Amino acid sequence: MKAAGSKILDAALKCSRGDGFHNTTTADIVRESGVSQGALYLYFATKEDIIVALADDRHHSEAIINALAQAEQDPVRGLLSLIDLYGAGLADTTRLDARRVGIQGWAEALRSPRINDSVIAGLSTVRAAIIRLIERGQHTGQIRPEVDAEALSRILVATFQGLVMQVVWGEPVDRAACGRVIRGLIRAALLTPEALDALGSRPAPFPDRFESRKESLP
Amino acid sequence: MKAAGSKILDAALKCSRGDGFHNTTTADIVRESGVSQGALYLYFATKEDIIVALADDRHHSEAIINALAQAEQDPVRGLLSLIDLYGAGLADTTRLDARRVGIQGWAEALRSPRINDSVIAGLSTVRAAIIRLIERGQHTGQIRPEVDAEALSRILVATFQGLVMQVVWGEPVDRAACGRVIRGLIRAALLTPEALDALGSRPAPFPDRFESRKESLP
DNA sequence: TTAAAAAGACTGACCAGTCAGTTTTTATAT
DNA sequence: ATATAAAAACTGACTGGTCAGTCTTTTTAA
Repeated sequence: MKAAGSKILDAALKCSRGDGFHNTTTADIVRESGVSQGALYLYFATKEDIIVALADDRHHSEAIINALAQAEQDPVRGLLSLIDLYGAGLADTTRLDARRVGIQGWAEALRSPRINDSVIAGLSTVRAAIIRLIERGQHTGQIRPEVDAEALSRILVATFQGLVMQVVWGEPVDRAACGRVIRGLIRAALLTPEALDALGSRPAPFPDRFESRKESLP
Repeated sequence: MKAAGSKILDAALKCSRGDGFHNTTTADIVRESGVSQGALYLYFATKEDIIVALADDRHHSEAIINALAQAEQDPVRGLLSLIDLYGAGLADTTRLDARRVGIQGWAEALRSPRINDSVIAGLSTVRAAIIRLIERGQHTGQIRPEVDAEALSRILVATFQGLVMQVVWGEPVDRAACGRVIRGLIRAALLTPEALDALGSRPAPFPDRFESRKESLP
């Protein structure tokens, strides 16, 4: 038996996925979850609270953080595998609903301070991990010292945010090609010549190593 | 005297900026616009039509396109000035409202095919211009031929989409630093050695040429 | 004089949240 | 074990307020 709280959130997610938070009624959630109208308010004080819980970005980013923590080896490989992680995430159609709702959360963050907080918190955690990688890379001499870690972390996160939107909008994003370009950008612009040599890919700025998973573009 | 149609849209923008489309009532729009409840429905058949008109991304991107069309000189300079354009746009607090509403439109595009169409149309127009620049640059030998123009256009647009969100969320984005990083990425990774020489910036991969406008970060 | 434009009071549908009552679970006593 | 009491969890019909959209009346323009 599933906990009622998460049954409600699952149902809310399923409903919001299609029509958005605001076109989803508590009646919809009741129907979808099997929980009664009254019970809804045993777990959440208001519908807004359900939205806040749904939009909480912290959980979404936890997966990335955890995976990154595992890969705490070579910082440069860590950065490159981050791109793989996100690339794989873009391909994972099973998480499409969560991503749709996540984007709605990004818009809701404009009006709800609570949602804003959770979005910023999720963002910051991921960025902190990226910054740590970059700075370690600079310490080991693999990443050029003049690179602004803070700015680069924002740019990387921003790029993935935008790509997620494009994918979810149904655009025919060629993930493999995008991954190749991003890797190319990082390698050519951020790595020191020594680090490039170590990767053994000096001559080809756009190595063909990103495609890995089977594709099924619409 | 202003046309009633745009008075309505202006008012709707002003109301939606704060609380979002869905927490804005027709009564709010009536109050803000000075147009009567009945007159609203002379210009828009439904409230949804007002939202669709507000969220129309095509207008937003027109400014960029026009500015780019002007700068139809050297493709590489065009690309770099595109970054300036967006950077300046990020700084322009007067367009903050429109940007807030634009982000809401990105979320609405998930449920409304009409909004999806207009968002994709705006995206495609900008991307087409970028792709044209890149391909011209490849033709003139300034941009490496192995660069995937389509993918790069998506990445550039995605980056700006993400940065716009971060700014509007109130994050302390250092635009100057971000501009420097993006320029650095483009120069180091995309340009041919000859083009780099022509720019006269071979030794410094991160030239300090982005800061231009007076800053006022929160 | 007439047609079009605008006004604004009105309404019916809808929906978040409530509450009085019911069932289930837990605790205690026999 | 079984009975009983008390508490907790749950139910679903109900409601009061809200709001998109309408409709009759009034104003303006031709």
